[in-house]
Amino acid sequence: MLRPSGDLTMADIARMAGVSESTVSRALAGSSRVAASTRQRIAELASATRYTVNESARSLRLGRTRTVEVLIPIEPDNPQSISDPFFLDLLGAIADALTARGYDLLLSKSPPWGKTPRGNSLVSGRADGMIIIGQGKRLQELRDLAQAHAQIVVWGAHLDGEDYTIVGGDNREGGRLACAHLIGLGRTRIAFMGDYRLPEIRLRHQGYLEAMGAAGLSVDGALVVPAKFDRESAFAAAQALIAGAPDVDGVVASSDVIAMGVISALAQAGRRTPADVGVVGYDDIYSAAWFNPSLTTISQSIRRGGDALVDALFARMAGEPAANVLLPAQLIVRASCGAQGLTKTKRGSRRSNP
Amino acid sequence: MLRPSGDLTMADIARMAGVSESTVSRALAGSSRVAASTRQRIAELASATRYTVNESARSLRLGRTRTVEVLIPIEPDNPQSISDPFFLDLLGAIADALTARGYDLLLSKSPPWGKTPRGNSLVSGRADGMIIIGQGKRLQELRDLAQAHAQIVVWGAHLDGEDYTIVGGDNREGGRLACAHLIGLGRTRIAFMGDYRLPEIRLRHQGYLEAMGAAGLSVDGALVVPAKFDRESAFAAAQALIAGAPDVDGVVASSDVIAMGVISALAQAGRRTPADVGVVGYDDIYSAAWFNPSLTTISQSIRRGGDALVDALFARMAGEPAANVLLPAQLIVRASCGAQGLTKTKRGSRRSNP
DNA sequence: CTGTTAGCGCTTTCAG
DNA sequence: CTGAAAGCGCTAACAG
Repeated sequence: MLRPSGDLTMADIARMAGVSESTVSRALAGSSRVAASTRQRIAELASATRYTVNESARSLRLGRTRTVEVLIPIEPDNPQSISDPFFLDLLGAIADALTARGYDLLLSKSPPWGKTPRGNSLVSGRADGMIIIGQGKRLQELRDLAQAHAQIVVWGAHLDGEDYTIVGGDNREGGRLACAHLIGLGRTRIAFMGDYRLPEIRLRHQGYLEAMGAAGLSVDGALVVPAKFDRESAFAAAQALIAGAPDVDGVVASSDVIAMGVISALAQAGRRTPADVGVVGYDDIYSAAWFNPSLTTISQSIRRGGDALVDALFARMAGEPAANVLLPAQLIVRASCGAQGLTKTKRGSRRSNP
Repeated sequence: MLRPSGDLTMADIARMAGVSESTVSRALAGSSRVAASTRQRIAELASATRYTVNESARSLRLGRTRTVEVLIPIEPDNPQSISDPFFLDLLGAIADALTARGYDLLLSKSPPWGKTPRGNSLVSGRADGMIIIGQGKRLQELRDLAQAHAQIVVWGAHLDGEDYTIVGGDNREGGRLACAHLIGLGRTRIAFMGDYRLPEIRLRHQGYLEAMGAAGLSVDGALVVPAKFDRESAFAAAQALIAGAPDVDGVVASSDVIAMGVISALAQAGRRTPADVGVVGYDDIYSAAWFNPSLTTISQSIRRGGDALVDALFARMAGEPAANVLLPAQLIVRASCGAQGLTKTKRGSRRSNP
């Protein structure tokens, strides 16, 4: 490991300044219990020698690391990688929020359950708190972890009675909005595509059913198709959908990537979007506005999500309670449902609220 | 900070097992110098009590952190955020490579120069090495940092005589390939768009000039337009280009995002892509294949880039020399230059070599 | 094969 | 206002 600039330690600075280590420590911490002149002298010395406090020693002594772990658990059977655009946008927002608080971000992909050789960072004292992106399918493991450690906040679905704070979009309302939009445009045979083993998707599915019910439209099994998050399985699932429900005229896709796969499959089957089938996506990822046709989708206000996650985590780390946060779902109308005719959204309108 | 499960320390485990701390330490490290039966017993005890070694103490003692910092420096005047698709893809590749080696990833956005309150992780002993994404415009600061610390690897342009190992795409060849492709399709008034204050872009620009020269085509000032990395400035820059060089029939854009902005601006000015103007992008980001028209672009084999960065860093951390790595640039032909007529690339062909 | 001992670099009582 | 001393939890000589 590189030591602070040329193996310089606090004892060295103390010797050079002709004071004790304690005084250096206090001076560098900005304590008013040290003479202003001494403080000044030490500050200059530290800066001139490029000395920096060794954070490992500091963490050991203080029992705090000033580090937060962000965990993006990837299940082995889930092809969704860390490169999924939505996750990455959220990660960027979290990074900004943590930086603003002077905390470091430890990025991790391996879930703390299962055989982790070194244990997870929270348990092994490498981080003061943990943000987990997505509950995944291992709800029980997550529950156990949260029971053992209070400093956990999760991005995901708003389940009841969990021990961790949940921040997430209003998935039920999002699903409802997407479906209602299609219904409002006169579609009646509307399909839902997504992996409803995931809590968030299950809620979107419920919203979809709610909208269908409210409009008096019936839903049969052929209209609800499981689909994983990558483009290829979405494409395959869409082909199954077309075979099972040839009269489909609308699709509520549970992610933008799925929506893109669906539109491709429809095109290959000779169905035009939006003329023959309207499609709504979810997430409003970067490419949604660029896709052809541009995607009507549900936006999750990622920036606010990052802030809310970090706020809640710091509350919990301070021993305070932190309520769940439900971020509003917003419908972004573009071309893929036909509501705009062939008009494109205005250039650059990637997010509704940048 | 959460202590290893219920404030359990190695001394506790030692007491429970009826051995000394050293034995526990050795047993947990898998040392063969401890009886297999003892080792077994301690392992079970640790697992039952959910004990994990405290990493802060371990790092302090060992002088190593098993952590690598990945720095994505964002200059204040550069709107390119951490959410830039290319950076994020590369980050994902690096995360995988580090995980495979059992290292943690500390993500950071603030450059170590300038007033960083806590110093950077390398100097403050929070990381054993550092991967910096992009040289940015602060070459001298980077040079100083690399002179002080050997454990630095940079993704970027292959400059000569730097103290750090450089891994990056063959930018010159990429620029040349892009331009030669357009020339091969009969274009003669080919523009270059990008911020050539950045070393990587400067090399792409050189490749562009090389191809133009080899074909005996002249380049005048109106054809070379500075453009930042966001869509809006690319759009504005493209408008300037059209005004200054109305006869332009090809564009080498220094990123896919810029290419998208250019195509939008061209469309607004009544120029069709690829019919009137052929456009080549750079990076092969996620949306490149989805854009309409799909982007012909230069792929940088990001996965190999992540591996090469991590390999080189570990070599340097071991005190060994690590040569620069030049990754081949590959032309991905899609629709935006007219080489395919209106044929789309095969679905799902996001990367040339996944 | 196992235990004793020292110390990584820092912060913080407790004295002065 | 400053210093001396203790100790955070761990690992690695050095003995036995």
